[in-house]
Amino acid sequence: MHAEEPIRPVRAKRLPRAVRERQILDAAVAVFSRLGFHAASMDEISEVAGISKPMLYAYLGSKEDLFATCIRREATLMIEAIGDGVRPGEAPDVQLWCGLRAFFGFVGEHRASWQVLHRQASSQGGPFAQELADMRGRAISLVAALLMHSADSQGVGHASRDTEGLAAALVGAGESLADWWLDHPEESAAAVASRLMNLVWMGFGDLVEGRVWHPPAKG
Amino acid sequence: MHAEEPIRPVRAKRLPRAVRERQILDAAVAVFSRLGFHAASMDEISEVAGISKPMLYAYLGSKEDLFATCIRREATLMIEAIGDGVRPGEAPDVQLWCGLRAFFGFVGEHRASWQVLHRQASSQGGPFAQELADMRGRAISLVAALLMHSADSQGVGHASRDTEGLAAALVGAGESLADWWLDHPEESAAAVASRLMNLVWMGFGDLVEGRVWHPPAKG
Amino acid sequence: MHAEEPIRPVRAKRLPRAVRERQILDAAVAVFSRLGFHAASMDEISEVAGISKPMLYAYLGSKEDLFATCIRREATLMIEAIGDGVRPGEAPDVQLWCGLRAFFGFVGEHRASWQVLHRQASSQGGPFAQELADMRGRAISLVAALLMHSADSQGVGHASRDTEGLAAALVGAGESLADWWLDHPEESAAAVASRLMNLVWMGFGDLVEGRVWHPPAKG
Amino acid sequence: MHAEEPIRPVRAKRLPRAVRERQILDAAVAVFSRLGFHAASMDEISEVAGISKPMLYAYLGSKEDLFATCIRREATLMIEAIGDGVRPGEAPDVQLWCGLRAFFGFVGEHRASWQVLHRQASSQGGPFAQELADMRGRAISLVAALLMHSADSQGVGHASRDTEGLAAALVGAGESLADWWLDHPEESAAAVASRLMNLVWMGFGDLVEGRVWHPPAKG
DNA sequence: GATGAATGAGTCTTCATTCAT
DNA sequence: TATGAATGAAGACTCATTCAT
Repeated sequence: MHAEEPIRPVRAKRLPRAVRERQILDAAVAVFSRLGFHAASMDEISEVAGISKPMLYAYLGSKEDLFATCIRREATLMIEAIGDGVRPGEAPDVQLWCGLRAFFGFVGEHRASWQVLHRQASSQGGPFAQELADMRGRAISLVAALLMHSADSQGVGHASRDTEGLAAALVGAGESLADWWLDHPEESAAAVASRLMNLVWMGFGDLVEGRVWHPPAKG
Repeated sequence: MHAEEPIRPVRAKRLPRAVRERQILDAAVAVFSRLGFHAASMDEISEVAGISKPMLYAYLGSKEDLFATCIRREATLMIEAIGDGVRPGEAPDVQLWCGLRAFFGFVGEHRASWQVLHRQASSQGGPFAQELADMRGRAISLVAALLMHSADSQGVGHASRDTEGLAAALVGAGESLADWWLDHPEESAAAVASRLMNLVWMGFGDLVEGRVWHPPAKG
Repeated sequence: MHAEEPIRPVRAKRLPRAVRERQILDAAVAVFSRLGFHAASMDEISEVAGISKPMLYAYLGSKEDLFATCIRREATLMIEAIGDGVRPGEAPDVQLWCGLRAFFGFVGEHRASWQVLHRQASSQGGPFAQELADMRGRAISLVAALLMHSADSQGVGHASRDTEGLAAALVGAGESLADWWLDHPEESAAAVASRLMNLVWMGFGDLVEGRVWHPPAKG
Repeated sequence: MHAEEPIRPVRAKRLPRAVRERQILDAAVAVFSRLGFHAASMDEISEVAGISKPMLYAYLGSKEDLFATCIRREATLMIEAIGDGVRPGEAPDVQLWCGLRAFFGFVGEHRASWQVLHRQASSQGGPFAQELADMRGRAISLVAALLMHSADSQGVGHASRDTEGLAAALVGAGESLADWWLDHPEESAAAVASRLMNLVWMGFGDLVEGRVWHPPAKG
């Protein structure tokens, strides 16, 4: 653990607290995103961060604290990125598209952040799981509001429940597409966003306008 | 869910191997789905299964082996359930709908199975993650084939890459909707499947027919 | 830790649970009495007991649990020893003497037990400290009752508060004398008990009969 | 208790060494008496003292050094207090009484000091334990000398050994009574001292004059 | 075949102690 | 002088895994 890789963070001694904290959080996000909460060890995190474990604990508390801090930081980053991308005054479809574009942009640029957030969102257990579920719920509600707004503006009244289901589907589609995109990164974030818009927005438009798909008569 | 009514672990001694194995796997799926891979302990699994740990190891090998076996069994069940629901000769949309209906039906009836498969599919690390990713990849390819087939039959040539992305989105949408549905179980599996069809198939149809959504001129 | 002392408890494998438990408790009492609660380490205890730490935890729970169990066992032993020595029907002085004799007898035969009980009774902190304090309190009350009974039988009415203070003094005298005796073990338990009786009982008799000591006029 | 009103750790920089040291020792005594040696942490002590840890170490050395210094200071204080109370020329009983009165007076006014001395005196381990034991031994010898002197002056020759045992008992009685008194502080120090005198001195007088208590003939 | 008993290895966490500024 | 920053070493506790009966 010593002589084996003297290359990494030069064990730069005596950094100011804020810098060290960022350093540690970066390392923690990297390790958590690679291994998940349980499999990640404080030993490895401290090693990657280039500090000793006592510092890790002094700065960021227990493993759970550290993880929560990571998640909060990454979530904030992502929310800000999306918030920055959205144009509040525009039509719902444009807003959604901007949001998606910003989302894919963020995912493309912060793989590790996205993975910590997404991988752990599923993995139940721990107090953060709930927090992440809540966050996801808020995203779904936001999208649902956009859909609703769009439908309303076309004079159609859907039950909100319906809309939430659709929003959940859309969010899931976005997540899944994001993962897929990371493995097939041929397109730009904007292109992927467009793709999802085409799949979903058009279908939603059809729905709103009453063009629906029907299962075959005899099921 | 089937994990919850095994042969009632009466500590019945000297059961035939196959029965014992099923008993153990049922217990393991229950525990894994409740706690996730890492947090689940062999102690708890053996206790829930009503056997001693040495037997657990004798029958199903290491924890990783056991988990892999669980996943394979549940995946097979799910694949079979979907395969049984699909009607090969039908039109692509009907096939897709049947598949979705079968999928939601399975999820509704086998919560634990679904959770082991889905929750852990993300949580990377371990060798099984790859297996699950592969499985998911196959599902995506299958859906992509359906989409392709449908497009072809309408005389349109899309790059397969495009179609795979859409398929990934669709699969993700299905997963997400499934999770959402488990928390809001007001509708039947068929209804949820219809919902997703409406969202996606119509949009796909538009796409195929050239009605596309365009981002606003100045991005 | 392996090759360094292959002599101790022959690592006798596969002992029945009850035996192991006693073995462990004996070791724990030895270590706790030598080092005190905090300085004792579970590592050392398990080593002295000739088992691995997991067994230690499996059998006796956490360090606090283990310590509590030790204390309870030793306290029970001591209480039983004293209870066996006392003759309920006799005169108060005889009862007290019997009790003291039994007490010193126990201390002489179970040095470690006595040290765990006494050393830790003072050392505050932990939940057991309270328990031990209570136990000591009961001993004091018991002695106070004897004194009271004796005084009553001589027709003298003292405030109970007074008597409790005397009893506390007597108990402390006993403890201190016990420690001193362990370092100067020339006499028998009975002789030491007699010594304490002589010091205390006679004085108490004087007190009861009104022969009191007065501080010099001008303090 | 003096530990509770130090120069109010205003983080006043550049204090003369002696003042700083007193400040630190006050804090250390407070913490040690509250938590015991092991549970006390240098972090907490330095915080209570209002200085940084490096200063703590610079001024008073290791934790053990610090503890030893605490004990020595408190012991010295107590010895001085008792020495000041005693009147060398007086009769043995008066001397003893003065000593006891001074002792209880000290305990009443310096709870923390007394607790560090007494609580830790038992908890063996560490080099200070020996020191404390020695100190206690000196107290016992002192008392023994007084008893002896008194006996001599009445023309009775007891083995010193005997007297030392009695002295040990007396000292223990004093300690125990002190603890009890701290929990039932209804009387003045002088009154408690009188109480102990009455219990012990009278008994000792009887002893000296040959009135002894005899165990019952049989058993 | 079945299990109570056993453990090596590892995890999180803290503490006394010391540089480098 | 005074301290924020840093760490080696250890301690409590758990888990996957395997004998010996």
